[in-house]
Formats: sequence, structure tokens, C-alpha cells
Amino acid sequence: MTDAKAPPRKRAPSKRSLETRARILDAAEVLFARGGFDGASMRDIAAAAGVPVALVNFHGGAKEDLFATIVARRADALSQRRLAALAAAKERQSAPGLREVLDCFIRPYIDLARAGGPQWTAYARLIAHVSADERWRPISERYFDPTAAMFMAELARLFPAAAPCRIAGAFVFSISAMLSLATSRWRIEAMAGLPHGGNGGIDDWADVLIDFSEGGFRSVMAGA
Amino acid sequence: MTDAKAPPRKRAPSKRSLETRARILDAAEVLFARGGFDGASMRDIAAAAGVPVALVNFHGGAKEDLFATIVARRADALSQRRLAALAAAKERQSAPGLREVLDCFIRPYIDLARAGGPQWTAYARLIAHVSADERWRPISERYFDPTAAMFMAELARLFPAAAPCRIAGAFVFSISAMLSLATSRWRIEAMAGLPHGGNGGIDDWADVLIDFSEGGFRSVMAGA
DNA sequence: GTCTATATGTAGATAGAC
DNA sequence: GTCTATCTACATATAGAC
Repeated sequence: MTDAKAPPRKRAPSKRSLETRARILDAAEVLFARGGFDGASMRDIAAAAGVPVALVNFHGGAKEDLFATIVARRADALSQRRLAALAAAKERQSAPGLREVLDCFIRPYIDLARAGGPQWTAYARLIAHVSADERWRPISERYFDPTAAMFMAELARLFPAAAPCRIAGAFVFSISAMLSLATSRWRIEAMAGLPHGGNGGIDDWADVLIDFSEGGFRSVMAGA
Repeated sequence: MTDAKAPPRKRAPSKRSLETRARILDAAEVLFARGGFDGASMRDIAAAAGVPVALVNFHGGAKEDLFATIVARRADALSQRRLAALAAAKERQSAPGLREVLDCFIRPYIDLARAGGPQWTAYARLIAHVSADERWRPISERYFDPTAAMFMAELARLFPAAAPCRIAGAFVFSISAMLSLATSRWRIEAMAGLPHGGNGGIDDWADVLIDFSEGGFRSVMAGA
């Protein structure tokens, strides 16, 4: 019963094919994360994966499709971590507070970017590119907005008297600060007077960021 | 005494030449702001300015030089507004508080982006591109870091016991939130349930943003 | 200073042999 | 599935007439 749909039936791909495909997607993820869609060419990706250019098109399709595939590949895993954390928080206390809600959204991202391996580190940067460029709005809407809307609903529950615009503003400010850890930690370290490559900074920024977001939120809600 | 240096002496350019140059720089500013360095071609810029491609090279030089010129063109004006605001704040009270310092940094940017005309609106987006891409780090260091360092010093004065890393982190979070207003206001409005093009949102975000940054700062400083 | 025409490189994508 | 060779489009940049 595993067939009987998906018109152009296909056989299971060989093991080597799967490995090739994985190498290509991993290379594309790293290069797209570094320079965005325009900052990496199909040839760069092929070279990084150690395959001819034609194979990148064969496994990834057109460049835009490849990009969308890369974004989609880990989107569910991230969303599920966030939603699972939210569900767990609701089990502990029927109405989780602001800090708990923000924690459920932010910490999975930081944890995966920091300790999920190099591909997750790249993926975190990739999300920053997708979020910053309105050109990828359809991708955001498909893969990230549903989860964001769930958290937006929690925030609206916590501040029933606040204008949605202010809640959404504070939430987007928090998300921007979160993404800046993927793209601009070098700037933080430079500004703090730390040496270029040296890892003299904070290892796990999650708590600092959640402090910042919570304080920012409360301040905006109080000011309304 | 206005000559006697700059080896290849030049005459004052004609009025028409200056207008052409201005049209090219304005067009480049808008297009670079929309799509970043890679998102606009020299042909796009020439077409938007209504001139042949060769004129873009003539007035702007190579593409990277043109980009740097565009960033440089308004950098001083922005810095001077910020530093003038800071100086004025120091005249009112010898040691301005956190909110005043953040206001001096954030409000000039928001005001110019909102009411400085379409070129300043574009420039605000352009700064977001420059800040997000480490490739432009030399440009940032030259045109934006000196002013940022001045404000960093004020913040360090306000929180002498805090680790520089935490101050810098909170400052970069604030800057990221600020820049998100240039790149992601559509996302705020979408998340708040507002229609696509309709301007049903907040007109002047400066106070909301400064509330957020101040609250975030105090929260991070308290958590240390 | 401005224009036309062009040199030169590189991009994405595919055809067709294996 | 994989590879070589190639097609087509468009990029940056400049030469040289006006």
C-alpha cells in the first residue's frame, strides 16, 4: 500500500544517489547561508559539494527551487521544537507567562544554531536572510508564519488590552534581535573590544536575549 | 589657494553633469536599498536613471566603488545628527540617562527614514543591508563604527559594573530592532492582521522602539 | 560628458554520451 | 545517476566616435 499515488512513480534512489544529494544540499545550505541567494552560484555549490554543475540541477532543480528546498528541509524540525516547548509549558502551567512564551520561541533556535552542528549553524543564518528579504515572503509565509502566528496568539492572550500592532512590533523586534545573533555576533564582539577570531565572548546568548526581549516587551506594553 | 594639490586637476563640472550624476546616485541608492549589492545590476541602475550604462561607470566608477559612494554620501549627515543630539543632551544634563542616550541614537535614524524623503527612506534600508552582510564590514567600520563607539562609551559610563560583552550585546539587539523597521515593517503589519498595502499601522515607531530598547537594556543589565 | 558598440567574463540551465 | 560540452542570457567594464 505504499504506491497508488504520485503519478510519475519512481524507484527508491540508490544509496550513492542519496549521499550525493545530501552533499549537494549541505553545500548549498552553507553557501546560501553565507551570501544569501545571490551570493552563491550554482557553480560555487557544485564545487563545494565536489560534483559537476549538472548534478546540482539534477538533484536540486532550478536555483530557486533548490533554495526553497534548503529552507524547507529543517523548517519542520525547528517549528516542532518550538511548539513542543510551548505545549510542555502549557502542561506545567495552564497559562504560561511572557518569559516562558518567549523562551519557547527563542531557545530552540539558539540551541540548534549553537549546538546542532555546522549545518544548523548555517541554517540559522539562512533564516536571517529569508526574513530580511521581502522577495522570500512566500517562503516565510509557508514555513515560518504559521508557528509565528501561534506564538502571536499566546502574546495576545497575555496582553488582551494592547493594540495588536504594538504586540506584533515587539515580537518582530525580538525576532530581529534573535536573528542578529546569527549574523552579527562578530559586531557585538568587536564593539565589546574583543579580538577578531577569539571566542572571548558569551558562549550561550539565549538567556541574555530572552532577558532583553522580555524587558523590551514589558516596556512597550507599559508605554501603551 | 584652492589648487596646488590633488595631482590630476579638474575643472568644476557643468550643471548638467552634476544633475546626471545626482540622478545616477539616487537611482543606485533606491535599487541597492531594495535588493542589496547583488540585487541591482548596473543596467538596472542606468535604466532607472534614464542614462546609458557607460555613464553609470563614468560617474560612479566600478560597481563596488559606486556602492561605497552611496553609503558614504549620507553617512556624515546621519552621524552628525546623532552626535549633535548627544551633545545637546549633555548640555541639558551633564550625564544623560539610558533613555536619552538611546533616543539620540535611534530617533535621528527613524525621523530621517520616515520624513526625510524617499532617498532617506531608501538609505535607511541600505544601512540594514550593509549591517547584515559581513562582506561590507570595512564600510561599516569606516562610516558607522566611530559613532557607534561614541554611544558605546556612553552606555559603558551608565553601567560601569556590567561586562562590555553584555552592553554591546544589548546595543546590537537595539540596532537590529531599529533596522528591522526599515526592512520588516510589512511583517509587523501582516502579523498584526493589517491588510497588505494599507497604512493602518503606527506612523511613527520611534517611541515604541525606544521603549523596547530601554526595557531590554535594563532587563539585561539587571540579569547580570 | 555623453553616446554607441563591443570586449570579456560568468551566470543558470540542458543535451546527450556513458 | 553521472559527466562533458555547450547554449543562451546577462553581467561588468571599456574603447572610441561625437
